[in-house]
Amino acid sequence: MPQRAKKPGTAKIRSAAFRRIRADHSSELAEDYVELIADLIDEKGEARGTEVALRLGVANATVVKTLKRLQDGGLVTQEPYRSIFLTGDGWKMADDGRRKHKIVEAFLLALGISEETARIDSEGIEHHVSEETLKAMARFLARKGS
Amino acid sequence: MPQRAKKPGTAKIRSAAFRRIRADHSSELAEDYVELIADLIDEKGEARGTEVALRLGVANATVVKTLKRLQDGGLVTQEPYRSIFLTGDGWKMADDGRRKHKIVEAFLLALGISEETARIDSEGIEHHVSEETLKAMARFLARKGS
DNA sequence: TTTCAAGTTTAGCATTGGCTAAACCTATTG
DNA sequence: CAATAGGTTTAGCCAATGCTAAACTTGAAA
Repeated sequence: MPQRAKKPGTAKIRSAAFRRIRADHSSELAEDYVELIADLIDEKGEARGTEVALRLGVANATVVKTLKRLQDGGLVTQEPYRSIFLTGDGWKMADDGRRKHKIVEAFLLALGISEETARIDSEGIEHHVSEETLKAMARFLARKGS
Repeated sequence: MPQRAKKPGTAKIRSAAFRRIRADHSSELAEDYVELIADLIDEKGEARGTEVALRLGVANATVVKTLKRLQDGGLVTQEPYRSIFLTGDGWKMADDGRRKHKIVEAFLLALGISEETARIDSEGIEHHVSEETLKAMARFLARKGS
């Protein structure tokens, strides 16, 4: 028999973290899409698939397929050959994402990181910060700003 | 002819960030595996597939399949029914990941975040921080610690 | 109003990363 | 040394996310 010396709680707790990361990943793409669509609507009045594809750096067909999933998920609406709209839920997700993004990016800048890097890193980090961490970042910014 | 008024630089730069995130994602899983395998070897002398599956919270079969890819990628070696070993490249990746992890987690703790959250968030964030950001975090820690 | 370029969708494929169930080794124990 | 439990692998499935090439719309210019 193998000597089962292993602390039993640890593995389960660790795996929970990994589970959350895997869950994050599925929503991450959705968040990127709706955030970008929201930005496009604000910037140019409408969001076209081609522009989304261009900015995300993926093929047009990929955007079409993904938008179909987002539509099934109730985040966007779209008629064939027409531009893309966000639902209420879509706007909620987009605004929440943009809020997180702003905090993380501002925080990184306050840490002394270059604009270029702050932009890139915040794009990756924003999907993995809990509310607690966001609050701590906001606190740091407030303290620094005053 | 369509009037191509759109600022041409912006989209390309943005898409580069998203491209990097997608690239990060493929290596992210690999990093999680090799880090965990390194930890297991250090802790218990060997890394078994079952233990990896348990800690990552995935099925055994998933681990087998992923290890096959990692083996093809030259990160691990394994004989059937035997335990898992890291190659030189595997150790390099594992050590680098553990180094990043430690910095990020310590940084979050220094920010005043709870241990629980720091552990979870650092797991997600570690794969998305550039060297520049890591350096800034280390600087912050040094300043705080002194 | 016809035509045609640009934008959009469809079709079909590949890879990754998950799962369950079944088959298969290995090593301990009786 | 045979039985068997537990660890490991195989087989086969699914969904997500990417691609290219081909077909189809739309709208604006001729």
